[in-house]
Amino acid sequence: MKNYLTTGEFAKLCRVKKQTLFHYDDIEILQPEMVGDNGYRYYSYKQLEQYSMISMLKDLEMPLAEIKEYMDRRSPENLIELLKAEAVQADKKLEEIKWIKHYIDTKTAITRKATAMNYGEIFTEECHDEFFVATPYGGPENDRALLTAITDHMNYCHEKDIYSAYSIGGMVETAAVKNGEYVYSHFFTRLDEEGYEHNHVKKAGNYLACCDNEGYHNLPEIGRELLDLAGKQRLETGRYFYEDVLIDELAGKNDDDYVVKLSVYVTGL
Amino acid sequence: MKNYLTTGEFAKLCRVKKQTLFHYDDIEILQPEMVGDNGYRYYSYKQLEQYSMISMLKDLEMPLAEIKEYMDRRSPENLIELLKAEAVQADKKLEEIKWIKHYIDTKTAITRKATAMNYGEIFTEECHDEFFVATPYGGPENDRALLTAITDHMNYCHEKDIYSAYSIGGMVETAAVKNGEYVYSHFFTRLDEEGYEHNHVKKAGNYLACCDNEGYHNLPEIGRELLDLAGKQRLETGRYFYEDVLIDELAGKNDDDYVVKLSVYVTGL
DNA sequence: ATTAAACTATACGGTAACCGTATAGTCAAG
DNA sequence: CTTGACTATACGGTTACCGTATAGTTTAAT
Repeated sequence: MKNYLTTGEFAKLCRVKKQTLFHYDDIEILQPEMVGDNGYRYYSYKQLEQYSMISMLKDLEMPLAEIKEYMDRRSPENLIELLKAEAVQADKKLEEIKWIKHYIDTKTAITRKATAMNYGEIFTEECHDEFFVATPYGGPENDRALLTAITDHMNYCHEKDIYSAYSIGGMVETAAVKNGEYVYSHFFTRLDEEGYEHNHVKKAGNYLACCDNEGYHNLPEIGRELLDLAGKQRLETGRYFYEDVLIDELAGKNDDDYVVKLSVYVTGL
Repeated sequence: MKNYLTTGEFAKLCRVKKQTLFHYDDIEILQPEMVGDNGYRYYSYKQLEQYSMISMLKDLEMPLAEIKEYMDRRSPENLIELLKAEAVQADKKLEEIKWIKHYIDTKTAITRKATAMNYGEIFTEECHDEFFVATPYGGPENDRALLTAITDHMNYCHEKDIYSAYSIGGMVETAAVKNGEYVYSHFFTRLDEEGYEHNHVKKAGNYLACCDNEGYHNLPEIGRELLDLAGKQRLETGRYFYEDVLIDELAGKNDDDYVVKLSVYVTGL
């Protein structure tokens, strides 16, 4: 027996708890090569390979029952087949994590920017082209209809595998703001990169913008203020106002932390 | 209440089971914005952001209890701090998956190659430089001592964060093989790429090799056969024989599937 | 107006993959 | 031959849910 490892020794080699090995023995996915008369388990160091494989498959979300299935019918051919399938899983997972990483970076940038704002103060900013998936809204101005439109938009994006780190936004026609009717003409999802799916481009250039941290009720007023200023400065405005939520329930429980930005394209500066 | 989603609707939006939302309500990490007199839960579509965040943090292995901790004290500042920590986690995970991907690819290649072999047949192969972390072995030829040496080697690699898709291998001095003493002089781990950590280079060139699928007991004999052939063909041999396990318990339960390769550098072809 | 389908709720038990602890037996060193 | 470090089994607990049963509610159709 001198050429085997005890459970504790093998556990140390695997960097795992003894309990886990007991468990794997119980469910028969990784059993000691030998069991002594005293009931002691004896593992070969070669079994580390098996443990590593199990650990790897677990990382790729394979349930132990399925791992056992493979272990029961393992062969070079089946190994190759298994690895082929797992390579696909690994790629999927890789994309997932890359997306999370991107989400984190973008969200951090948005939040950083939003906290550095002076709320209620109008400012101009130069923007690059931004690509939107926008769904038009022409329905009635009641809560239910708006909600349905927004969830439809979300489901549409989900179906097309369109994800964004930006919150869903709204567009209001400049003409409507002018008339004191702050009603949404579109809802949009901002794409992180130029893709094929966009159907609206928020064009590059100067924007007149203002952030508010008191929810939505000030927006019609802010919209008019932006128009006023544009008028005074003899600036032409774009067709739409863009409403963006910069900070929402993710970053604050109280409404004070809620930050919304309203912006409109201007030219003639 | 027309402006809220029921549990089922919200669950559909999140692409998750209602049960999960019940659970999140119970443990207070994601609670509906409103609860009706009938006990019905009403969620805002904005809460999808919260759900996405939770799902993301879960993917990065954060326990729900910890997620709740954040949710209880969320603020723009804390969000930035959290995201900073999670970016590190995401990078770690990314490296992990990349490694798994690499392991899968390498293992597949090794297994493919091994199954295409004619066992017992001597062949030559041209190799590139290969970089080893080798630990010398000069101890007694008993099981326990060998085992200790191998596990020491493994632990050494683990400590230095050296991982390889190749199984641990052994080196035997050519002089020893000549004398009929098949004793290990080193154990080695093959690095996947040239790194800083290697202390032995298996040099590029032609190797005389033979694969066997009957375990280890034929290896001394095979070693001599390789030397014989080299002698007949007036080839000079390198200092070490390299013993590689190509197929082990990972790919087969019965010893028939166990494939070991023995190779030695030759020059003068 | 009523009824059936489709939803909602709570409650309780079960699952996977362990972890911790208690109790008892085993082994190796001094 | 004892002591300390190990081993074993057993059993309960944990996390993050899932399934199902039972009961109440809403909605759409007759």
